Amino acid sequence: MVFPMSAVAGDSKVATKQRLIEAAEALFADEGFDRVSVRDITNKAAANVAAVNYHFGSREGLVAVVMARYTNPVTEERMARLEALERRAGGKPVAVEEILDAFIRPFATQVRRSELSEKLFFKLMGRMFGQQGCQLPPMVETLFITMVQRYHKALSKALPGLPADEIWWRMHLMSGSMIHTMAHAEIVQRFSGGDAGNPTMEQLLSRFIRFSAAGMKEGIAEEDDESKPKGPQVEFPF
Amino acid sequence: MVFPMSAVAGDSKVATKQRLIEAAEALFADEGFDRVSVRDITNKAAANVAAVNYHFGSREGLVAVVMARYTNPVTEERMARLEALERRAGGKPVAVEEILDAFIRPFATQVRRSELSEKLFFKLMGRMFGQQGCQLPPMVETLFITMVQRYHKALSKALPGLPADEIWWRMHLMSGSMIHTMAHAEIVQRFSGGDAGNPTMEQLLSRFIRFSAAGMKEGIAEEDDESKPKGPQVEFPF
DNA sequence: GCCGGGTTGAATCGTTCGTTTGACACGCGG
DNA sequence: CCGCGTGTCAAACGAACGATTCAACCCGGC
Repeated sequence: MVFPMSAVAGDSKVATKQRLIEAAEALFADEGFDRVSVRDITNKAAANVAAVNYHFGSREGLVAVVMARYTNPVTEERMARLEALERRAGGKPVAVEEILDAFIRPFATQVRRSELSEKLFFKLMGRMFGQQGCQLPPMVETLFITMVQRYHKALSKALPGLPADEIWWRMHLMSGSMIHTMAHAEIVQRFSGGDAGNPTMEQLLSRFIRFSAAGMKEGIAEEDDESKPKGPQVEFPF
Repeated sequence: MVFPMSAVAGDSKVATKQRLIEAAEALFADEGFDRVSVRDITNKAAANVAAVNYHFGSREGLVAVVMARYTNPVTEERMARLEALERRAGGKPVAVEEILDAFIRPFATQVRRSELSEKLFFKLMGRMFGQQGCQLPPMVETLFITMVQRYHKALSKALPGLPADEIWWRMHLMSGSMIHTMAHAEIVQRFSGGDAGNPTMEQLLSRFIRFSAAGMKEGIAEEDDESKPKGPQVEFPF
């Protein structure tokens, strides 16, 4: 209102469209996609109610933009990191820990490019996968599926002898760990009464990778031992 | 409309309250707690719009009832199973696999008492923890926390040397696997293109237990080996 | 037979939802 | 100076929301 749109050199007044996206991200993150109204968003963005429909066509359009904004970079970085690992390994299988690191680390790198706080970023990402029942926008979903299938192939190579379906389900279990941990980290504090400490991001990634890699490799003979008669064989003859 | 309320011996016309709960469960399960309106519920239950407020005070009241209906039995069965294991073990630590079995199996047993289909039951349970940000009704939450802390103690004993915070986070990772797997099992099919098969409930439980137990025991020396120099030590000096 | 508590029904409350409208302000090229 | 495209704004749209009202209903006990 004070400055005309392009009078100032750069953008002292951030474009309404941008402000809407950022307000929506923050609100979606800590309230959920369903609980936030268009008016909530425009109020936080100090914009008019009509702005959402003007810039994004509809509320759904804004949701799709918010979803694609960080998901696609994460998906692409995941693919790039996996390709780098495979190139470095030649034809040999990549270590499971490295695959999982390539899978989760993009979250840590992309969060630094976001205007959202770390906590909100993770909650947003977690909500996208956990809440909506994975009804991602088509453009996001197709890229995502490509990425997931490449990781399946890499893990199949890294875990010889494991049938394809077993790997799919272990990937699912692993994804669940990641999503839940990121999106609902605060409930650990609530349940533990503060005994869970305040791990740094790197410690969290490390914990996830160790936990999930062990789960992934379950039943795979290590290079140093043979069959493992461990656990209560009686009750779990898997 | 045809039969008066108690004219028939049993209950050929199920009470409205019951029908409302069951309709709400089904709708909440596959749409999410937020997306279902009171009118959706009363339509499915063939009841009047006012019925929800009459029987449950408000929409929130119905949500709380639905949440408590299966959560509390699951929580209590978890505690009972853990206590049985500990009684059987005397003072000795219980095997991790058995603890995890006690933790997840109540879902399988309680689902048989529900009128919901297996798939909907799991989605409902998953939504309760994953979607709402764990804003459980107080009565549900306090019991739940007690249960969780008993499992923490049991796992501490079963995994000697692991610090308390490490166990808390591994429990969190494990819970994430469980919740995500149960609530979004269909996305495995979508991502794998059908390569993930159609595992039975028992196969799913078994997969979860093996995966999570391996993750839980990560870094714990097995009875047969000593230090484990595995994985890419360079990049993951945990 | 009828009274009264428990339950249902249709109608409606005020509010909020996502979306649309039409007027208005602005900078730019003619 | 004018017309035009781009944004913004207050106002209002119809629909759907959760909740409430009040009359009607049913059945068991008096």
